[in-house]
Amino acid sequence: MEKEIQMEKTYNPEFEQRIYNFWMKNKCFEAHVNPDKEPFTIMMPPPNITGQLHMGHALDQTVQDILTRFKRMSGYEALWLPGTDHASIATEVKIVEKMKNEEGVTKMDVGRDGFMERAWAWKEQYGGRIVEQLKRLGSSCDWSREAFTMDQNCSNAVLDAFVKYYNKGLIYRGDRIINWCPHCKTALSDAEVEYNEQQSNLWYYRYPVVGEDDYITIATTRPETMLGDTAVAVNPKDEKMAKYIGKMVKLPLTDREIPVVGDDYCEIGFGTGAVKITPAHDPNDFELGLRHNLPVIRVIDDGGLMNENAGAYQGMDRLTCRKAVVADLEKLGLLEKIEPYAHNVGECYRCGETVEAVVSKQWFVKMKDLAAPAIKAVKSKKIEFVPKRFEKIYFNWMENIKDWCISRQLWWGHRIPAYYCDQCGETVVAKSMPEVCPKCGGTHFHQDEDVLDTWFSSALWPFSTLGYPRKTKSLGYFYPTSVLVTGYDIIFFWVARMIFSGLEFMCDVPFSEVLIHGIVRDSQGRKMSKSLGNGIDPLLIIDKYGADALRFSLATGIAPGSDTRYTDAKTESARNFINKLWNASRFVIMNIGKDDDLTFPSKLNGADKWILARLNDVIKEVTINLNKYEIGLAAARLYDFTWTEYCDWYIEMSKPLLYSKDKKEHNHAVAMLTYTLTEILKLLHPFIPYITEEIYSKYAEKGSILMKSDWPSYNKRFAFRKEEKNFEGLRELIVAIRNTRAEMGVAPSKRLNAYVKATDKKFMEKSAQYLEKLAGIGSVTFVEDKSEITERWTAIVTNIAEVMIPMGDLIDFEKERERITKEIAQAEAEIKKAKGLLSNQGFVAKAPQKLIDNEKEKLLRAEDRLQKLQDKLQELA
RNA sequence: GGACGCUUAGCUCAGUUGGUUAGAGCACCUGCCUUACAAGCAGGGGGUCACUGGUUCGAGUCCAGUAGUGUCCACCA
Repeated sequence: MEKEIQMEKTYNPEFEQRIYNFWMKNKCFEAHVNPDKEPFTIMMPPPNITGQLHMGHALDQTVQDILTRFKRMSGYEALWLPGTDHASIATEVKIVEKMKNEEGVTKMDVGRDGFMERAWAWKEQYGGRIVEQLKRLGSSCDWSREAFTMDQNCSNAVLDAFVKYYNKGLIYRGDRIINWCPHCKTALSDAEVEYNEQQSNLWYYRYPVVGEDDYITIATTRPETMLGDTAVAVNPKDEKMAKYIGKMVKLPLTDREIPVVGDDYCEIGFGTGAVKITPAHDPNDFELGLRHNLPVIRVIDDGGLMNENAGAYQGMDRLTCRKAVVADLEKLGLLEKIEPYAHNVGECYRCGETVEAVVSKQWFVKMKDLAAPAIKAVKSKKIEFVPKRFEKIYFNWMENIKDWCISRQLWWGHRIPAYYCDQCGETVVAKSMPEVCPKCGGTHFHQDEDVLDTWFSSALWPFSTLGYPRKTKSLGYFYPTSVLVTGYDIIFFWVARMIFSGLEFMCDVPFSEVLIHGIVRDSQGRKMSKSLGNGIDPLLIIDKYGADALRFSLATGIAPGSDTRYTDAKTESARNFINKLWNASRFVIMNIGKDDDLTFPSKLNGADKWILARLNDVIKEVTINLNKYEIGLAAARLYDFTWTEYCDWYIEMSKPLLYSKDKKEHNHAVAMLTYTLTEILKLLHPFIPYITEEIYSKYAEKGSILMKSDWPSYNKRFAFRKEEKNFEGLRELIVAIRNTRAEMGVAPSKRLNAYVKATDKKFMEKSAQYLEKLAGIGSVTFVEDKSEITERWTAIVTNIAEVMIPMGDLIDFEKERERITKEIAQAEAEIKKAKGLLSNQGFVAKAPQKLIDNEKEKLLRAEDRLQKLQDKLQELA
């Protein structure tokens, strides 16, 4: 090794940016259509590129990046499709407001007006740090490049999809009750409405029956809508109320008379037995209105104010009107009573304004025919959710789905490609403005003012990003994609819609697996939100601890689908682990001599065989777990192996050889340490890419671990079961000696002399050096029989050996007796349990043989140990 | 109202088809600046796995019920 290696004593993540640039320069993240490799396509939810990365995104990114790197190293052509589309960017109000203010734009078709380009150009100014943040997190995706190309494709796909849906009769325009946000002045889909409990009242008041001295009492939570009532409904089977059917009642505060209709919708025995019907402002009432041919009278306008149909109340805000209506009813003596009432009120998920149900002309996607194949795809396991329980949520939604309202009255978004003939009003749906009206021959058209729901374009993401509607090579190669990674909060918005869109336009599922992870909460378990102000900027964490530390802390201890809390303590622990890896690597690298040959040694010693056997198991388990998307388990296993087995034991055990004056021995140790370290670095690379890359580049001739390395594989040659077992015994012995020393209060610097009686003498002779190095033993004398020892002694008993320590070296006899008595109790308990199991006929008859043998062996060992301990106690007495 | 989770050490959480003495991090106690690492090393204490019952040779793990808690969906005026 020629290069001068310098490593700081403490890990410092400042090299991260340099490593990132190296990856970009060498195009490490590019995926190509490659017939020799199997594609593995990963999708991610759309982060808002002009906004800030939050912990949820950081988790998304980390999970996906781990999978991408793992798959790349495993020989796949791994591509990930980042969902940065106009949909997400359009939600960034700052950008669109800038356009409004500085350019005077009032209508923006984001697919065609260069919206994306300008948004990207402005992202720096407007705090849009997301790309910077994603880069710093180590995201293996060229964001700036992807976003531009995808923007183009996305627009084409949207037009194509809309026209195809329409031609198949799957899109229609019509009057329906929709959720309306008076603040945003737009329609909302059902999924965009959040319900929260509010304290309100239930108002009871009377509708006088026309021509009779009678009245019907109704109850409502929204008195102001009575101005739009067009009927009162009672149940025809209700004996008390049925008599009113066909009669008219006077609608107070108006000059209208409205009919009483009979309908099952009104539940017998519930409330007053009669329901006011307001078809324009309640979905159930609207349906009922259709059944009874009732007129639809809107009384609330788009801004939440009472309109001209509200008579004297016109112009009032709907809540002011509510008070006025109640007061006026009271004046007329029609108000019966007011009861406090808690009920759920729909709120706009974006602005929080109370949502009004209003009837309006909107565009819809007919869901019934689209949902059926989408349900089938999951039932038939063409798509699988991980964890599986989320399939139920999906089915529940899909099976009860209503038509999807896709028009929005926002002024930015994809404009609906519907054109109306100025002459005859004919509707033409086409990718571009038609020249001639097919009905009247007119040549002037105007385009529908509405734009599409942002999720309409997002639903096309799996193929629009790959070039659809063109039949590109990428589309053929990468579609269907392999796995979608997202949080459970987005199943309805996005996942479900991608599934039916993919089936409709590509005739195939968009992905075969949906990996659902939880959301990141704050340290108190609260959802991170802007209004609470408890969100944590990942960039601050990265500044403090480094990106690898953040990634590792997000990846450790998470179970698929479960929420996780963010605490600095976790990140600190991850950082400490990285520091440990750094120092272990530093130690190994520092010891690589100029002429050392790092090729794998042809002859292995016991410790080598032990670590290789352990490493082998780790490789197997980590690979299996990553393939199962058990990222948390994989990370935890690597943490444990690296720290405990490699650092605490193997490195320590290799020191005698490493410091040996025999050059060959030193070289052997260095080669083995390096080999194991390299395997560890490869396994850890997906989790902590920066530091592994940095360390690797310090000693490996060819630089990049990401580019040059294959994922480690299980090697049968290294399944050294016997050595593994011996060394586990040795570790046990060393721990027992240390334990005794600590309990006896032996100073750490004090070397003890020891007599050793071994079960496997050959092995113990070779291992004496480890007792010296790791257990503070000064000199080891082997004995065949305890009688050979002339001093008084006490013993440390384990399965592979008894170690006799001369009493002169120990301090407290009484304590030693206590310790031995405790151990005897332990051994006795073990014997009792094993005997119990083995005398249990059921166990012996039904348990697997391996387990029975295990138990027998355990019993023998424990009995042997007990005997030795009892002897020892005798000695001490 | 419907569905789905969760309850394991003081705190935050792992625990993959049932099978050694139920694990980790943080916190705590004791002793160490041992020539990679004090962001460290060695040792230690701490758990009736919410409760009750069942299946089984064997249950933290499977089944049923109870209690507490959380999320999603629907929403009856």
